[in-house]
Amino acid sequence: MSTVRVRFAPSPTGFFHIGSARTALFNWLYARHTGGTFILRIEDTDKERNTEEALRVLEDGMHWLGLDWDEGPGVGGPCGPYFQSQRMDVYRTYLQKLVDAGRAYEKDGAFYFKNLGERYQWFDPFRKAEVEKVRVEPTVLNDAVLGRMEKLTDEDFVIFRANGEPIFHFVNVVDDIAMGITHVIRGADHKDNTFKHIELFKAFGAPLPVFAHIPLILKTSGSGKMSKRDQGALIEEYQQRGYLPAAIRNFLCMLGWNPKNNQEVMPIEDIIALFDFPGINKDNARFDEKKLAFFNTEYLRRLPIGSYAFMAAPLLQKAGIINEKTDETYLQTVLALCQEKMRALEDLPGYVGYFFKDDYAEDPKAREKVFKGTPEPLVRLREWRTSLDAFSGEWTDAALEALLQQTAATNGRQTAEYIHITRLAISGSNVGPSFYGLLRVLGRERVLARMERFLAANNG
RNA sequence: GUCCCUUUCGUCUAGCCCGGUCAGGACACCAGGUUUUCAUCCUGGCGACAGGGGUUCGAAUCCCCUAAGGGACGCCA
Repeated sequence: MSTVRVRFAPSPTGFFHIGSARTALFNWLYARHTGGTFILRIEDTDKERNTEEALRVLEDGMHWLGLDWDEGPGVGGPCGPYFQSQRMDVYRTYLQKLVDAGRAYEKDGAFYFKNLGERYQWFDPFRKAEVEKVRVEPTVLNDAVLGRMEKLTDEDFVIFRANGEPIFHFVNVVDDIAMGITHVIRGADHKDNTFKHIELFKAFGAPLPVFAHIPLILKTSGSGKMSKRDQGALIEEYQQRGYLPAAIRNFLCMLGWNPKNNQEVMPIEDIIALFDFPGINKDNARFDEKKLAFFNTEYLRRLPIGSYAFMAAPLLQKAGIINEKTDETYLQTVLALCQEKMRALEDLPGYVGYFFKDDYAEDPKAREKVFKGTPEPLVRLREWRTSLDAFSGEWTDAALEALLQQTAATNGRQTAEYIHITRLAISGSNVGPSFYGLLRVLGRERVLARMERFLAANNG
């Protein structure tokens, strides 16, 4: 058993940002790679934006992505509670330690962390305020990803508000100490905070964890990092659109980390085996929904039909195409026929409607392509209908194909001359799954009825 | 404005630490081929070392400067 202890410490905000998800993922990967412990800690010290619903969104997203935690809400653990809102006594104890050590002081009702050194006043033109600076030696951060960095931590900062609530910097470090966190893996947007945190660790006399700052995910276009308002920024969105969690997880792994073996689509077990800090990039990565779509398609194609149907059903139900009464076996038969054609589950409702209802719409462009301005295709449709009507064999792909070939030969035509008009007649479209599969799944009765209806409607 | 970080095809990236490769892969895009349609699949193409100085026989790789990009500067997290 490894001694590695990592944590994902989100603040419940009501949504699960893709950047947060990746931070959780990298922590989880490192824990699984090292055989360590992955802890979920809820940083809910800001009472204003903290609700049950927000927590649920987070936990849902984590479960959905398969990121199981070893300690935290729901599973407990030796270092609980795992909600910061329930750890006030811990924070007060640690604050007292700092006060006793002369490293914290009270001012205007709030508590400040005290840097050691000669003090002087300085006017900050950006904040437009006079601030007190301290002459200090630079704080050194040896980052597992970015390497060695130095920065001055030359201003005291608030660790407890005047209203008695502790501040992020303080609780974050206190909990990392109290929970025995060995590796802090978080977004590079925290990089500058880390210098403050290091001073806190030192003031507590606690050993420093290994810090690893992972690159941020940038907007597809424009400037800045992904924000919650960007298309594709929220995990909830992918859940609703029928994306496969394993695909998103795989995609996210490759954003800022690389196995260096020219492989991208790879099982999570392989990623776990290879994942480590040297493979993490320093530069931020731009979000590319097309590449995500590619990963999703890859995973979708490999999905067993049962799982495929399980993922597809909610989308089809929501679109009003199926309901609770829809036959499960028929649904699976339809999906089995269409799976290889589909790039995304969200395209399914627009693709399979005619399998479930007779009053589907006809695509005018398809009609134009098939008829090309002459009624002649109706003649062929009638020929084929006559063959089908007289056909008493087994209604299978192979038998139907043989029958069509025979019909074509008898009439001196190519099979393609029948296929397009028939597809239009029985599905209203010129695109779709395998023609013989289409006939098979729809069934003899429906195929003939739709052909009849089409001929009648077109005076054929 | 100040501080910290980064910089290879449009995008994700390999190569950089230990200088010598036609600078490799993937997505996207384009063109052919296979296929009843579509999707797949196959083949090919397009396409990058931010710029400038050094060091060196030789620099994507080492050093310096510039530029651009990102982040941070809350009694938010």
